[in-house]
Amino acid sequence: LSTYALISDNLDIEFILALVAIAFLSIGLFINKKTQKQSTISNQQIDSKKIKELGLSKREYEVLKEVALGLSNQEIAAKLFVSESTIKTHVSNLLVKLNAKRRTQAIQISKHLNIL
Amino acid sequence: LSTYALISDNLDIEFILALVAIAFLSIGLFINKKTQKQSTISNQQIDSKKIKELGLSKREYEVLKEVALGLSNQEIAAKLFVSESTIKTHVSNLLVKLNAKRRTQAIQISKHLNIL
DNA sequence: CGTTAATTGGTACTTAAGTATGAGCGATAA
DNA sequence: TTATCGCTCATACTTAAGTACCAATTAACG
Repeated sequence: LSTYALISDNLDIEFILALVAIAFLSIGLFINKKTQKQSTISNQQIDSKKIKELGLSKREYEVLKEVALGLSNQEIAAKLFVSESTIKTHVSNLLVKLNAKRRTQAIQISKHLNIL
Repeated sequence: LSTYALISDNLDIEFILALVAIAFLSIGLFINKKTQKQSTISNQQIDSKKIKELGLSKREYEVLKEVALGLSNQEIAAKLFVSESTIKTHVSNLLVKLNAKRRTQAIQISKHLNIL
């Protein structure tokens, strides 16, 4: 671009400068928007590694998600087509693995660990 | 800056252009970072209007926050220096005002309403 | 000054949550 | 093939949560 400005003398230097300014301003905005989206995604992405680390089974994790939605054991049982006993077992195992005393604490811990 | 470039002929035009480019690139990055922070804050900011709308009292909201942290009624009572009866009353009123059946559901609803 | 709302607390009760234990069954890896 | 794991379900129990009343106190409001 600068070379082009040197050969065509009738082109105003200030115009070139303005063009360059606008161009790089846009590049700056663009780059930042990219990184912003990336950081937003990574903040909300679930940490599947940590789920395996904790030893949470597929079913247990499924129950955990329903618990976090505020459902009762009975409601979860109906939703997953199993008995309430089964849900109680899953929840109980969940609490041990998450080192939580209550389901509300399990929710808090899970969100802190980015697995929800 | 462009005027300065015109009077001092020994200064390279490409150098000026590079300077302008870097300057506006920085400005672009800076502007975006500002707006990024603003949007992040507004996304996580609690909606105090909605709290009043729901008729949640100061104490009830305080209890709600502790519930969301996963504490039991007994633990909340100890933390706020009141009896467990009092916490039960507050929680019960909370559930009605939030239209929730359980404390876990109250947490979910509250987060959805951006009051937590 | 009376009214209202918020906070506190109690009793008595029902329901949900959570624990402990045992057991059956299917898949799968050693 | 047997041992392990995940999922299922049950019983029996304890504890926590939640509901329904009632009531005392205090601060704010008109």
